[in-house]
Amino acid sequence: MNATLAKGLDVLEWLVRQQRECRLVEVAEAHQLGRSNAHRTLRTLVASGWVVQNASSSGYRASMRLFELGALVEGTGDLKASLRTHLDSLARSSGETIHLAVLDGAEIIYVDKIDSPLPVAAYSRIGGRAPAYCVASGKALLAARELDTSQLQHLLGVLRPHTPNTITRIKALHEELAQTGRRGWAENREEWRVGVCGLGATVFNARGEAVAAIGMSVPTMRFAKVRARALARQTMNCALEASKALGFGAAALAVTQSPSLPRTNHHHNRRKP
Amino acid sequence: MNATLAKGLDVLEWLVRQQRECRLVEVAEAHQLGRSNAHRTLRTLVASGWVVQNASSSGYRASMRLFELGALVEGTGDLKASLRTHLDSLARSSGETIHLAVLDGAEIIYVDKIDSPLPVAAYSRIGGRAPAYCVASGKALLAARELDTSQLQHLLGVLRPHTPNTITRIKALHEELAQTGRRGWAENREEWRVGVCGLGATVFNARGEAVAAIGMSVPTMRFAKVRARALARQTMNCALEASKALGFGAAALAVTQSPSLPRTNHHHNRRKP
DNA sequence: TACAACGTTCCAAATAGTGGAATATCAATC
DNA sequence: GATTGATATTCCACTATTTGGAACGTTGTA
Repeated sequence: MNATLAKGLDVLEWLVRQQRECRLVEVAEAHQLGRSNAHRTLRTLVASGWVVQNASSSGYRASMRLFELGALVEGTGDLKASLRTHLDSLARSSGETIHLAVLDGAEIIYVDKIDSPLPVAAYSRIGGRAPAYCVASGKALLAARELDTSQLQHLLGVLRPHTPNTITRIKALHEELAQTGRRGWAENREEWRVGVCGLGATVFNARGEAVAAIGMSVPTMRFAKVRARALARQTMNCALEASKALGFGAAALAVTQSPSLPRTNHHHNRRKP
Repeated sequence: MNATLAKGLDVLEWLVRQQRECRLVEVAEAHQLGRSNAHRTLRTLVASGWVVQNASSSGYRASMRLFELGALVEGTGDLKASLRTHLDSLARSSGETIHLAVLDGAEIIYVDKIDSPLPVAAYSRIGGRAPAYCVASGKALLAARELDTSQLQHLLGVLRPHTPNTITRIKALHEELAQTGRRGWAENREEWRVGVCGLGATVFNARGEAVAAIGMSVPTMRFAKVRARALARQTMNCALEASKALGFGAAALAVTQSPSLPRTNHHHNRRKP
């Protein structure tokens, strides 16, 4: 493996996460590098445009290139733009916090977010991550992949508990995902953060691929049975509308009588609309 | 300079811009690398989590890490979240396309966007770039830096014309920026794209730093003098409100009698509120 | 002015990267 | 199901590149 490259990438990531200008020595110490080594690495990052050096202070910080390229990553830029209006209307009709999330391995990443005007217990960030098996949007995305127990096990590894409610047995998770698939929406009852419940539904593109999930975070206080049911319906409808906007075929939607989700395997198995 | 690192970063960027899964040979050819060299580079990128390899097709594509880190870059994530509501209300009251932009060297990058429901001539993307001297949000950000003619010249280089209206003389640009500073908003009259005009105003944070600009894109058709004036006022007010939301001091805003913008030099010269 | 801390440049020693060839894997075709 | 062609991956001797110490510049401080 290419040590120089790996080291440079580490420095780059570290620099981004610092979220501030860093001096050469800091970088050198944080990565156990000699000063001249750190210097050369940073010079290369600057020359390639990934890092900028402040001319006056000679400190280094990550450039906007990360953001520029981040916006290009599949399932991010265009997706957001096309779904924003749908998220907006869901946010307005529900009054709760709405997320757009995509699956990245065993975790979801929040791609977009609309904060609730009401007080919320948990704080999430665009670009932030959460374990897929603990949150509603993650469950919706997992359900769409229709994995069997052993595939789930392989993908997720050990199901670490994050609250007393976290599902920790693969078997139980598998059943929950099956249910999620059947009814068309996913639920999270304080399985990730105490005091926060969630609802989620999958968004499909024109080729029937599960490209994202729409999630709603609701403080347990406001998650009474009747309201939860109504919010779930709203979330599911929103995802359906969003899927249509992406060209997900009317033919497939006509099967609304059977509420099961379209079958998809990550980005590669499709469903004919 | 560190050739291995530079090469790896090039491959990574190339891979992101492809926006699709790429085979090993493609990468090798595109970068004039031997297959084994390309292979090692890709393996390193995969091992560090910047690239994922599709297990079945063995093709490579950029991972979500770019997006994750992109959202962390200063002046991106938090900024967006805090200003979104302001952009929303401006979008609603004006009916036009609204941007949030930051300065990156001689260019601006669109950090956020709300599309107009009305037909627009130009299409822009979150993460997309435009020359700062050609667009209103860019002018607003440049004006806030209060550079003199030679500093401008040094920062921007030659002012290439993109339409018949593009400002190509540094002197003229300098005057326009001075005017922008005086009146508190910037204007673009088909200087970047024919048929598209724009308005922009700077957003300041609690430390008085010019962190972003709010821009509005308006088709020339709808940019009649009277309306343009009203939209400019709306844009400027929105930027002012947004600045307040970021903690920009009430004391500084009290100077509204003199409409000149606060003095700032990029991220490092401040103005006391 | 002198001092201390940091940033940058230089160079010989040593390590880590390179490319060709061998091998493995895969898909299509006969 | 064997054969072919194409691509992916592994291996290894050679060599170019990285490395770290030391010297030099620069900046800020007592």
